[in-house]
Amino acid sequence: MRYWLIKSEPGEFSFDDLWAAKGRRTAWDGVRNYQARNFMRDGMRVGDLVLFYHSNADPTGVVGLCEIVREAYPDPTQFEPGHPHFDPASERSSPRWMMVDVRATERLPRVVTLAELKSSPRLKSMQVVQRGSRLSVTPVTQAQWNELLRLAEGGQKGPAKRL
DNA sequence: GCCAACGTTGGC
DNA sequence: GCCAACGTTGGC
Repeated sequence: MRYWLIKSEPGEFSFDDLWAAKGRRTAWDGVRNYQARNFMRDGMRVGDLVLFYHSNADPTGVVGLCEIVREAYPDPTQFEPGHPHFDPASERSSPRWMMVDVRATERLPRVVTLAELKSSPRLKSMQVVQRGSRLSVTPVTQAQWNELLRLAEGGQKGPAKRL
């Protein structure tokens, strides 16, 4: 089982939007970066757990938890002329862009902000925190996952309670 | 294959 | 709104 972080601008698609979606799930379409695609295609498996991060937000940070409910399959928006994510160079016989389905499982008791991630010795190594990092899909270690939940629950010492 | 130009991301 | 960082494109 692996852990991941996915980014979204709440003005485009927020955790609330996902929470309100049918089945609290959605297809994670629109990823147009090869490294992020490879993480989705080659790394993500059903049951993997995911942090949902708001970028370009106030506050910016991790707001909720999701799980992968469907593994990578072609993103149909790449074939739709006029769609913002249309890719004229992608062919149906060999789709360039993939997406997974995610389902929201928990809303965190509070937002764990980017500032907190940066100031936490155990979280400042997270890929999303690195200077210049623009990847919208990044792996998270189990230690980072555990620490983030512990912070979200109020920062008490001790093992994270089961969310 | 190099690299300048360009577009995008995203924190601030 | 600014701009640093990064990825992609395309001329050569």
